[in-house]
Order: sequence, then structure tokens, then C-alpha cells
Amino acid sequence: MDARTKAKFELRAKIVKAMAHPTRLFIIDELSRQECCVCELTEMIGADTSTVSKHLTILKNAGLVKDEKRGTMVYYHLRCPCILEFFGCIEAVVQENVREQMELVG
Amino acid sequence: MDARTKAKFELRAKIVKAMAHPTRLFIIDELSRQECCVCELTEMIGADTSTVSKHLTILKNAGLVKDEKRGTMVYYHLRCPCILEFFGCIEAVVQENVREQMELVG
DNA sequence: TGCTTATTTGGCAATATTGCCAAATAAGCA
DNA sequence: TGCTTATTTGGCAATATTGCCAAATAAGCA
Repeated sequence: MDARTKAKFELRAKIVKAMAHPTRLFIIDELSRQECCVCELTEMIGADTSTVSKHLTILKNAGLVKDEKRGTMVYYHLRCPCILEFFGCIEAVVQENVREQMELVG
Repeated sequence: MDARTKAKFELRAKIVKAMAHPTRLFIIDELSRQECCVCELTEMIGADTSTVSKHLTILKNAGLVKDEKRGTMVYYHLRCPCILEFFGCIEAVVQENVREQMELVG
């Protein structure tokens, strides 16, 4: 694998890694419906504010979300709505996995 | 976040996590073109065979690939080709990131 | 059976991720 | 300025991931 190819997949991996956590997938899903401030997300997720803030920073660094300060609150929104199509694909894999397990059992 | 929602996103995260590594993204990309045996992938990747084998096991456990033994060789293929659409989306985020950096610089 | 080739598994050290607490920062308002 | 609320940052212990080497397993073939 040459350096160029390696760089390409490292760039992609950086973005996929940013999504690779249940809380962050939840945030992406939630932001696909409407923008939210940190306090709203924290309330929904039920973790420490600092934890949620760090998850948002990871998503922001990957370029998946953008933030906007309004007063004391910071609102986050999705940067590329195409991320949603991706969920459909993941769900297809989940369903395929379940289907297979069913076959093994019954 | 109730238990059901939590379980849903943990299931999704398991699959996304399986993709969250440059070598594994490379493998998925390669398998989208044709099935490959471990030795072919190892040659392309240039890592230890055991390392590549472990990456393949991670992809298999997530339900992303399937293996098929033929003689002494084991061939792997993609289980859900829809994974490819996902790459398009990731690439869109990558490009958006680059575009923004360009704006900041130039 | 013994040898070869392909692959997986066990083990382990190096490194990365996670989530909390405490403290810092930043904005609004009296 | 001082107080309040919202958010981020620093630090750290617990946990997970990674990639190598060595050894085990498995199939083909003489």
C-alpha cells in the first residue's frame, strides 16, 4: 500500500472513528432532526456535561458537526446530512446479523 | 436515554467501530472489487499475516464480511455491498473538510 | 506419516479512548 | 464588579485497541 493510499484511508478512518461510539451516534441521530445545545443533549444522554462536550469536540474535529454560540449556550448542527444515508446501511447490516442469528437458532 | 435506545446505538456502534481503522477500511474497499484471500490482502497491506487475520476477524464478528475456506486458503467477501454508499458519504465529509481548510488559508 | 503452506490464536507491551471530577472560561444580567 | 448559568479544558485512572512474535491448527500432497 503506497503512501497516498495509506493517507486516503487514514483520512477516512479519522471520520469513521469519530462516529464509532454509541453516544456520538446518538448525537448524530438527534442532530439530524434539529440542532441542539449542549445542555439539551446532556439531558437526553444522561452523562456528565464535560463528557458530552468532549464527544461533541470529537465530532467537530472530524468535521461532522458545527457549533454556533448564542448567548451562553452553544448549538450544534450536522455539517453533512448525507451521514443519514449511512445509518440506513448500518441498520441493514444489523438486520442481516439478526436474521442470521435467527436462522442459527430456529 | 432509555435502555432500548441505548441498545440500538450500541449495536450500531459495534459495526461502526469495526470499520474505524485505516487497514479495515482498505480491506472493505478492496473486497468491494473482488473477494480476496488473507495472503492477497496481507501482501497489499504489508503488515504481519496475524495482524491482517485479526482485522478480518473483527470485520467478520461485526457481520461486515464472510469467509469461505478453499483448500488451505480462506477467501473473504463483503456481506452487505451497501457499505459502499457509505464511502461516498465519508468522502463528501473529507472534501468538505478540505474545502474549508482552503478557505481558511487562501 | 512427515513436510509445506495458509491461517488463526495466545500473549504481551505500547498506545488510545473513555468518563468522571475539579477548575477555568465566557456570556448575561443586576 | 459580582453572581449565575453554560460550556470547555486539564488531569487521571480504568479500559480497549493495536501489532508484533511465537505457537497452534488445518489442509494438501508425497
